[in-house]
Formats: sequence, C-alpha cells, structure tokens
Amino acid sequence: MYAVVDCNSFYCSAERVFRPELADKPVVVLSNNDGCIISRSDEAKVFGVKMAGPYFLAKDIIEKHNIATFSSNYNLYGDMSWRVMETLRIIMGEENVEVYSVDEAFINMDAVPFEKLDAVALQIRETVEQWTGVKVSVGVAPTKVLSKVANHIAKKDKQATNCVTVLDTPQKINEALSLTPVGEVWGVGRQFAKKLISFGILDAYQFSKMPEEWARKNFGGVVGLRLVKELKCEPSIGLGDELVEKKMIATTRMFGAPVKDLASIKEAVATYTSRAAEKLRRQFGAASAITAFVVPKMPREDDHPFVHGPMISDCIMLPHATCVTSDLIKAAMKIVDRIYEEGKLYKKAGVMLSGIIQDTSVQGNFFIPKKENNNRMLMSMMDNINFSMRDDILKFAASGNQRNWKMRQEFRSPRYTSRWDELCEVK
DNA sequence: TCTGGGGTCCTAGGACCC
DNA sequence: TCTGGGGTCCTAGGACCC
Repeated sequence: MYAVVDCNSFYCSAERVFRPELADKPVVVLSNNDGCIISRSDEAKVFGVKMAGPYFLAKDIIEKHNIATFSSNYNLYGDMSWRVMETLRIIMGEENVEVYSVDEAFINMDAVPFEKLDAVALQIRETVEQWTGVKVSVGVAPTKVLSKVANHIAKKDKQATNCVTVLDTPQKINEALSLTPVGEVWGVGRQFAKKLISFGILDAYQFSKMPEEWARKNFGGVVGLRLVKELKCEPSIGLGDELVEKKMIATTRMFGAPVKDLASIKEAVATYTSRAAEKLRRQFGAASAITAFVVPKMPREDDHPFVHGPMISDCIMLPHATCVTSDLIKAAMKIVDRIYEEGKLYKKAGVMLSGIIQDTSVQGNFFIPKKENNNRMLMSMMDNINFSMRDDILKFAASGNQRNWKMRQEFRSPRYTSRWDELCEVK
C-alpha cells in the first residue's frame, strides 16, 4: 500500500504558521513577480479566486473581501517543507518516504498492518500538524495513482473525511473511481483528457476497465500502460529514489518591467547563472553545456488567451564540464551577445545547465590545472559565506548592482525561519 | 499596464556504425 | 531495375507533474 501526504494549500499554510490571526481568514500567495495566484486557502476559493489566474484580474475580488495577499517567499516554504518531510521520515522511516515535490510525499505503507491503515494515516496527519503547524491530507491505496485519487477525495470534503481517505477494498476503490472525472487522474493532463472524453470515457472507473494494449497504443506507450495498470490495482510505479541528481538545472525569471538595454540583460543573465551554478554545486555536479535565452515582449492581441512569445536561445558546449561560476558566466555572456537584438523590449531571460556530470575536481584533480582546483575552492568559500550571511553578499561584478530588471515582490513576508534578522517577534 | 518557475519521462527520427 | 539488418546515441518535441 502507498500513502500520499499532501499539504493543504501549502504556501498559504506556511504563511499562516507565523500569522495565526489569519488561521480562518482568506489568504492567497502570488507567483514570482506577483504575476499569478499560485496558492489559495479554502476561504479564498469560496470567493471565486481562480488557481493560476493572473493577479490583476483577481485584484477586485481580493480587495473587496480583504483577502490577505503574499508574494512568494521560497526561503520560508523551502524550510517549512523540510520540517514536514523530516517529520514523515522520523515517524515512518527514512527509507519509506519519497519526497515528490515541495508539498507532497509518497510513503510505502507495506510495514503497516492492514487493519491499522486508517489509524496510522490519521496519526501522520495529526503529527505533522502538531510538529510543524501545517495541515496535510492523506490518501492511502494499493498503488500510487489510486492513493492520489484517495487524496483528492480527502481534500474535497475535509469535514467528512477528516483529511484522511483509505481505499482498502475493491468496493471502495471502484466507488472512488466512479466519482473521479478522468481529467483529475494523476498523469492525465489536458490533452489526454480530451482524447479520453472523445472515446466516451468520462470517469476514472471507465478508464480502469480499458484494455492495457489499448492504453499503450493511444496514450503515450508505456506511460498509458502504467496508468491503466495502476488504476487496475497493479502497482507499476514504485517508490522513487530520493536525492537523485538533476539532469538539467534552470534559472529563469520574468523581469519586473520590460528591459531594453544589453547591459541590464547581461546583469540578469549573470545573476541567474550564479544561482544555477550554486544549485549545480549543491549536487556536486559540473555542467558540460549552457543555454541562455531571452523572450521578447510581443504585441498583445486582445481576446487572445495569454501566450508566451518565442524564446530566442543559443547553446555553448563548454570545453570541459565545470561548476565554476565565472566560467559559466563568460559563456553565458557570449550567448547573450549573440541573441540580443538592439531596439527590442524583453520581458524574460533564463539560463539552463545541462550535460551534468559528477564534479571530480572537488577533491582536487591531478589531471586538471591547479588554477581550476583553486577556483573550485573559491566557489565553496563563496557558497559558504553567502549561505551563512545572506544571499548575494558575495557576487560577481557581472551580476551588477543596477538591477532595474528585478522582479516585483510587493508583499513578501519575513523569512522567519532562515534569517536571524527576520525572526518572528513576540511582544 | 499587469499572466511563474522548474522539473521529469517517453518517443520518433536522424546520424552513424558494422 | 535492383539496395539488409541490426544496433547505438543524440536531439527535438510532446506530454505530464507541482
């Protein structure tokens, strides 16, 4: 059996931990640049605030109902996430927990006796809330896909389910599947949903009755096959390994306001490159290729749904894999020179590192020049200082200090748990 | 005026090899 | 006129996730 533990409106919950007066008030959290709404409390949902909807369209509702609004505070969410996951590891055993995303984890429940599934699921929910202040929902079922179905049901009616749903009999499973529209199944996105509905398959129960070969043929090969198997109670997606190294690392941002000049774009790209390189070093990797891109602002056609403009990018294969920020910035700057066009307005830029391999120079490598080993040490020192002092206290000059491209963050809360000078004050 | 960011997996098809 | 069979590796693109 698998359990999936999913935090309720995670970013909102994290904000509320340090703002108890908001516990039963409507709250929303905005994406970077205060562009979209990416988390809403139940109270905010009631007022019709749409998920992933643009903030400027919801502004009226937000102001009218006095909904508490926050810019995203990833320092806080990252730390709260760690607390939740650590709680799960402590009570269920490290080897049984797979962290799936910032607010979600799968748990292998094979060690739990069948008749105790309900009690243990409830205990997970209560312990996480007691230890971290974050409310979670727990869904338990024989496969991962089914546990997500269970979790949806737990979330939909929190009163009735107490945020816990266990699907442990064929009857319960079939009933749950019948109540689940096919588009809500984990792994069925918009395209697949459209196709399924065109076949006359409307709910998850109908989908689960389809032949495996049919699923393989119509829904992306093994992807569809696994999906149907999981719905048929046959586990086909195991517990993944934790802490797998990333195969690609990206740092991309919208600008706070459109940017025109080359110097600002270079500053931004150099800054993103530094951030990406930090992520790279955190997993002791080295990148063999770097891509940089810019997105020009496109004239808007009204009555058109929002679309991103074309991405203009270029890639450089590095002479040898590296995790040294200065090397990466040099390459990135070369790319920016190539892709930048005078006179255009840009609204976004980004950097991607790929061809990531294990960094062998960490310990010093006999076969590469001494200078490079020294650079690696320099990087470690920078990372340590930046980590212990504050972000970017040490940075490369290329990152600049004008920063007129910086993203909007009008409503960011203090980083209560990761900065001494932003601790919660009790009077 | 104003619409996020960062990932994964899989498949098809091309280039290349013997 | 006629042109095999079997592989590998890489990339682009499509789908999905939160």
